[in-house]
Amino acid sequence: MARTSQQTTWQSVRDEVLRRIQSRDWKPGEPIPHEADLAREFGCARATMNRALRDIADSGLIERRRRAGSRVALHPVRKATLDIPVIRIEIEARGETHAYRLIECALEAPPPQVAARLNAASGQAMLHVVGLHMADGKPYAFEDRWINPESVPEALTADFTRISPNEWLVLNVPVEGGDITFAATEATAAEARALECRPGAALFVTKRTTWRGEARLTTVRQLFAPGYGMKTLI
Amino acid sequence: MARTSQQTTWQSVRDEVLRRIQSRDWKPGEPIPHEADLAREFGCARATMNRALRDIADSGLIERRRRAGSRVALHPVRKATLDIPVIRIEIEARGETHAYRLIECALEAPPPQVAARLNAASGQAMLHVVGLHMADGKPYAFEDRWINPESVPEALTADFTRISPNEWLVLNVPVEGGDITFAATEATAAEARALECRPGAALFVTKRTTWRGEARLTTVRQLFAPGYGMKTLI
DNA sequence: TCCTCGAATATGTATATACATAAAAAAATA
DNA sequence: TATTTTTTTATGTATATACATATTCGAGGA
Repeated sequence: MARTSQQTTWQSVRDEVLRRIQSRDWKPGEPIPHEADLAREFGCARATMNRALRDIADSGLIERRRRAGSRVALHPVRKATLDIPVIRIEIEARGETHAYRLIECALEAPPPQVAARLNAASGQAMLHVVGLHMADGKPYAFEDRWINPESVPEALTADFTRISPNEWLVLNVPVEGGDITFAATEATAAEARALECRPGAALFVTKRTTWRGEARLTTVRQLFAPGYGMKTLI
Repeated sequence: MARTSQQTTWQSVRDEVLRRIQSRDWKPGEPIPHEADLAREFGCARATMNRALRDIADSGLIERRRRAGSRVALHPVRKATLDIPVIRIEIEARGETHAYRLIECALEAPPPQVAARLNAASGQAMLHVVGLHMADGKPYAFEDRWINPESVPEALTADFTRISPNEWLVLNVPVEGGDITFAATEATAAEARALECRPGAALFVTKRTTWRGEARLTTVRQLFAPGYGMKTLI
């Protein structure tokens, strides 16, 4: 029976559970009461309690297992969700103007590392697209991309002088999954020239490979100009 | 009425919706049918449909608004969830041995930048803890931390030679939220000495500040040895 | 003692129903 | 026409109920 006046929301229940964990009423590693008991205590339906606990479990603070119950995580792995936007959107969101300058676009044999990431024989030719993202005319990110023409044949006819491959792919190629690595690297001479920084400067770099099913679609390495930081909340 | 034989699970419904988005049956920017209609089509309850669509919305592929309905996101912001484990756990998960070497632990006035991050007057003394995480005896991460003694008075009596501040804080101080920044930086002479790398080497760096309510608890800068990469799936 | 197997149980999920709420659209008003 | 108010509607959520399923636990057998 839903009462108009005072509903128990799953958020309020979640917050109270979080409070008990934070205040160490329920200590790390210890089990917490069962859904059903908690539901009774909070005066809500078990479904509501379930929603609250599931949300907390998603955040990594409790661990739940069937039949075994729920317990406060011993090593609460902090989970940060970071948004990986299309670079143009990222730049325009800061009120700056985006431009993409194509540096190279050719069909060629990739280095072994790249071939491996694309699950291809090392002799097989791939579409190599190199370019520079600019924000308000200043170098923003250097992008070195390899596209697998077996998985994305349309890419061979795309005009990357008009649209960045980044964006073309988002619009034209459905992606199922991928992996990303964040790291730091020193600018090579060519990279330094493009990004207008000193050779050897420390650059933030992201490497991404995306796939659909078994097919490797593309792998890209983006080098950001010095000063770039990726920010997120936990 | 629950049928034993063939239940419609929210996962199966979600997968079919995902398929329609990937196959461009439903195009970016376009609205998709209403929950109720879809539920009828898939032969499931609206609650089930809701669960499926909510899950997709969480992943950033569709946008939902009350009364306005759901539409395929125009710029699907890829969301990557990255786990930020305690360093010791991270190292031990790779089968290596973790050790922490305390380099400095003193109460002193922080630089203005740090004071600002901790919402404190720049003259106010903070606990400064500097140390090095080692994996199998090799330098892994250099950690420069400031702890606000007003928010975390117990830290003044903690023995950071026996336990890393990282871990001590996880065990003893409930955290509500925080922000993280990932970037690249060049090793200073002192940092290079600690990490046994060349001065000026490009290092991956994370900066974190955590809080509870209004209280700023701690801010930390972790420099990882060359070669470190943070990996995640999307 | 060790193993197998069935009972018990906490979480996971599907469903019908009812109401809440934001926001768009329509109607009423100035 | 411009502005305010009301209505409409799609999503958001609470609830009771029923069943599904992974594990644990204990009993019984080898």
